[in-house]
Amino acid sequence: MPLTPLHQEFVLHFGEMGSRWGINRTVGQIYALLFISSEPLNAETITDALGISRSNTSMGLKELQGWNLVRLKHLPGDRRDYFTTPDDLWEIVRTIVAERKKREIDPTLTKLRELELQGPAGDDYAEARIAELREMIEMMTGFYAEMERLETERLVKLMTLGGRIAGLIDKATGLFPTLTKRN
Amino acid sequence: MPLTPLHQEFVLHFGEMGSRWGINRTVGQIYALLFISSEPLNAETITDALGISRSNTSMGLKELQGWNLVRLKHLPGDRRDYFTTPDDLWEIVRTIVAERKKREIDPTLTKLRELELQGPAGDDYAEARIAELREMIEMMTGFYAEMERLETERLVKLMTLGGRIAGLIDKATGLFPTLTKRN
DNA sequence: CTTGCATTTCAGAAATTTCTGAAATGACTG
DNA sequence: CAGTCATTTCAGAAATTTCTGAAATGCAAG
Repeated sequence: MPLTPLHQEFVLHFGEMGSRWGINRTVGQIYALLFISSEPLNAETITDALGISRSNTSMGLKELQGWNLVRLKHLPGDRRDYFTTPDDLWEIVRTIVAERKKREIDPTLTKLRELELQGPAGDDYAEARIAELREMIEMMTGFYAEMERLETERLVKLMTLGGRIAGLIDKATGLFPTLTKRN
Repeated sequence: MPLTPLHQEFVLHFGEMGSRWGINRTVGQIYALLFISSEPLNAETITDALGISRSNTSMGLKELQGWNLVRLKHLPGDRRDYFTTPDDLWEIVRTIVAERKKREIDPTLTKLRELELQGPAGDDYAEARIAELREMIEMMTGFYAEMERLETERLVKLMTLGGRIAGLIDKATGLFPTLTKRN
């Protein structure tokens, strides 16, 4: 059956955004379709809904599984694979962030450490910049690791603290008089 | 002149990562080169160092300017354009996050709001999911806006709080008895 | 076994993105 | 205002990514 206009528009948008998100159009569309479908879908249904080839659907689902973004289900008496996205949006966000970190950050952190281990190369500026970049990434990934450990409820509280965050940081560190200029 | 092995390896890595970061190889390489160079570089120097065409350099620099990731400089008595990256890594991170939000998040938030404005489409599940997704993005972009306002010093303090974060959130919200299970 | 789906693989086709060389534009200088 | 140098534009070439149809694989049931 053809998609409703709402589904259609949602799916096409995710397809267009796909390339900016590091996935291709088809993968974006498949994900979007699963996301707004209340029931698990099988490959055949997806293929028909999106008007793509069966093999393309297979590859797209494989990619989404590589991202840990879909769950595989089975219906009794039906040996086809059915797919869904998790109900919990926070779980989805956690997965996306974890996967993007793994793909976009970790390899660079590894490379920077490698470069530093290779020892002085006679370019103080470049070496300092590399060290500084590594330290920044380590600080950010350390912070991320803390965020990842937080229960969703605490995460929500933190994210909705609003303007109270600055004061809280000051209170926690006790060193508020040092702060004067912005940024 | 050819790149030192350190520059070479750093530049090639950024080139390879480029596609995962939403830029192309050349743009990644140009950025990497500027990042580890102590002095501003002109297009000709970049072209030679990377072994690419002059026009490709021009396009790459243009793209980096579109991302606000490079600064244009001029040397006295030289009418060529010279480029650098900001010294301050925090400024760089802020820029990258702001630009990625603009490109990867904002269009979708806009689209979700559009879809909601179009009114009930007779698919409760899809509508609920879209609303939920919009709310999640709004919460996260609201939090981002708060983070963006913080001075770098406070940001560093927050990011290095480590395990104390959870207790801090509880103290700030006063409602700690509600938390029981993880995630 | 072998039949009947369901899924995956994969080589080539199609589409898209990136890159180049040449020409055009711009802008300062004498 | 002609000459020089720097940068940009752009059409086509090259490279890469995505997509398809056909064949291969897997697997459960008879």
